[in-house]
Amino acid sequence: MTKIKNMEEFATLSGISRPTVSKYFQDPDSVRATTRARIEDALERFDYRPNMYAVNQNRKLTKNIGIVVPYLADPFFAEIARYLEQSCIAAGYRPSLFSAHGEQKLENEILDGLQSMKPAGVLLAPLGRISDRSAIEKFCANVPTVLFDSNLDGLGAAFIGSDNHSFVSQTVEYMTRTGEPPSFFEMRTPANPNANKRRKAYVEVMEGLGFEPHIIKVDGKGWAFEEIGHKGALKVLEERGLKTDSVLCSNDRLAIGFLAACFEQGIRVGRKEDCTLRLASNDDHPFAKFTCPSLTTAAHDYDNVATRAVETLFELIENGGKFENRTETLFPTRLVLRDSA
Amino acid sequence: MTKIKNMEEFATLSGISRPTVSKYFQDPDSVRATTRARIEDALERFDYRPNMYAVNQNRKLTKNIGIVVPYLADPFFAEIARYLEQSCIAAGYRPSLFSAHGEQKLENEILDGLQSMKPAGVLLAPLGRISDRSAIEKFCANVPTVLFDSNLDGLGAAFIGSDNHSFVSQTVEYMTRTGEPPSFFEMRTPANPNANKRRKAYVEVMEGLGFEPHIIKVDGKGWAFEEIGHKGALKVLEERGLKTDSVLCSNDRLAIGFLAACFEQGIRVGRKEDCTLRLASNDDHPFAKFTCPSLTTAAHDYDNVATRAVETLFELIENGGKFENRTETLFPTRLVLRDSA
DNA sequence: CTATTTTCTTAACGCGCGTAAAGTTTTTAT
DNA sequence: ATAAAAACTTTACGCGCGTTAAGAAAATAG
Repeated sequence: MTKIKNMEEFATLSGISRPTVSKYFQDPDSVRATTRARIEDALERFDYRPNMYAVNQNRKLTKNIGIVVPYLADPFFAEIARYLEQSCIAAGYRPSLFSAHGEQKLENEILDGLQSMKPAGVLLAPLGRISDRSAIEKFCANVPTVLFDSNLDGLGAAFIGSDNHSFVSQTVEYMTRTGEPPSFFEMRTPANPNANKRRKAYVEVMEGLGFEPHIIKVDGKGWAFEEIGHKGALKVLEERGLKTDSVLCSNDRLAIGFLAACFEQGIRVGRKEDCTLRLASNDDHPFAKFTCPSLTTAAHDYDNVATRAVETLFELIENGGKFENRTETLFPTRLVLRDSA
Repeated sequence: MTKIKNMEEFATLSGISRPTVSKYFQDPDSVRATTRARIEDALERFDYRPNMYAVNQNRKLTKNIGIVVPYLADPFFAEIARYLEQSCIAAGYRPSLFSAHGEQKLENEILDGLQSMKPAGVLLAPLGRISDRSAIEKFCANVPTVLFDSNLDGLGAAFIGSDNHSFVSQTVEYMTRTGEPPSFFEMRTPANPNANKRRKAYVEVMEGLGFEPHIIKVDGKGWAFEEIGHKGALKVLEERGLKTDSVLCSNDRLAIGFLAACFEQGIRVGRKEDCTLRLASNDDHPFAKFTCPSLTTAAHDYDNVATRAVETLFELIENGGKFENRTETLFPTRLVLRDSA
């Protein structure tokens, strides 16, 4: 196989003029079938691909899409990122994945770097409370951005996420229906805005059912939720701070820590006769199926959230990067009954 | 803040000529301090950044570095990717993270796309057994590549990883010293070459200690290790196929599934009096601390592996993309004693 | 203060491709 | 078959920056 320098050379070898070859690479269907065949034939013989830097230099809109998540070591984000990536690729875009690793500084740097990439659009799951709001606002002014997972009021052209009320109402109602109404277990200063919405939803649902809400806040910050849940639960269990025999964790990763604490303390969790505690949670984390006991939780509609986020971004791009009104789309969640409650 | 079109305009505004400004952006220390100050002053006033596409068009070597992992939903890879990313950034490079999501097709597509990015170098943790060897070989011929985590014989300019023998010898010796020698629990057809090396190491160590190795192979393929470990363990426990009271899992994710199965079957795992099974594993997965019971395992030296991999890649880049000899660097591992064994 | 070195400016070319205009060929419609 | 439409070729310019060569200015040495 000869090495091809540039499109000119490849065009000559394929017997087609360069402008037509250029057209082909932008949209293979934009050239006649016979022409396409000749180019693709040459492609097999010569292994040429356009220089992406030269290509993107002149284009107003690159085919790049940025995907930014707050914490990739959380398999939930890795999972949803996969969905997003694949949807972008299927639509002919080139996704680039970034993780802020829980740090504001990194989130800002990522957005900064993203700008010089001139992406067609960005799918952003912000850090939340610790995000630099003004930095994100600035970014969104320059780049078509759709927020997902964590909503920041007014930022981005649209938001797609899961309905936190749906999460909580399902778990609370289920626990109430089958036993005692749950206490709510969460971090004192949650990093994620969803946590606040879940707490509010919990209070609403409990009051709607005629029960008094009972919230347990544990110390700890950052993204080591399991550790925080573990330590917090140990403390609560030690101090006998549990006023109910059922607990709803704000999210699965806290619950994983909670379950570990229960196990260490010899507290049996579940709805069997010999159990003294029931624990449910929200998210349906990829590992929730393998906790001990397996975790009853409410599941994100990964598929719909991802699909809709990407669709929305494409609409936004086709619409020139602006929407008339900022929309917020919330998908209902699905109760997953397992052994912990 | 005025919007700046290009370097020419920015140069004029900063009062410095364009070639000098160009020099500054390639290496700020290559211009006189007073000049640097004037440029940086202008940078604060005007918010300009070079067009990365125009910049990279002419450069032989971009400042891009590709990081490719086989499965990002495994927090182990997310974690090591973070180390790698940060080391690259610290060295002034721009890392791009990709996950093959367990699929050969995707791995090939990633390498394909990476080529048109003309990266200075690539850090590649290949899928392993299901990698397309010839595709990777081709890629490595064109792009300076350092393999990490999973070794593919002869591919890439160097390999950096953890010493599988060190993993297994530590866990086996510990278990033997404090109880019965363990059986080895693994997938029948492991995706990862490390699995094979761990099995071999297990056999060697057991024979060296004068014990008969006992390997339990369970069905299942793909990257859903927890699920495979869970199902496999259930089957083994049902059939009473366990000939020892101690088991060493090939990796932590299998062990997580195994522990879940034990829990469901009411089998107490650990080294306490009332336990009937001891379970250890390898990797020190981020969640190993929160399993029930917490998992005794051998830990990768994340930090050293990541640091050395990046260092090696930089040497490779500075060396023009070729090494005289392909080196394989294996870091010893560290036994982490927890409750499961 | 002059000689030398360093750093800068000016001018100009090239990278690989997008894109537009004008003319030519092929396809489709009638 | 002929006219109209579609697709192509040729030519040429521009994108934003890297890079080089020649000359001017500034810093350093003695």
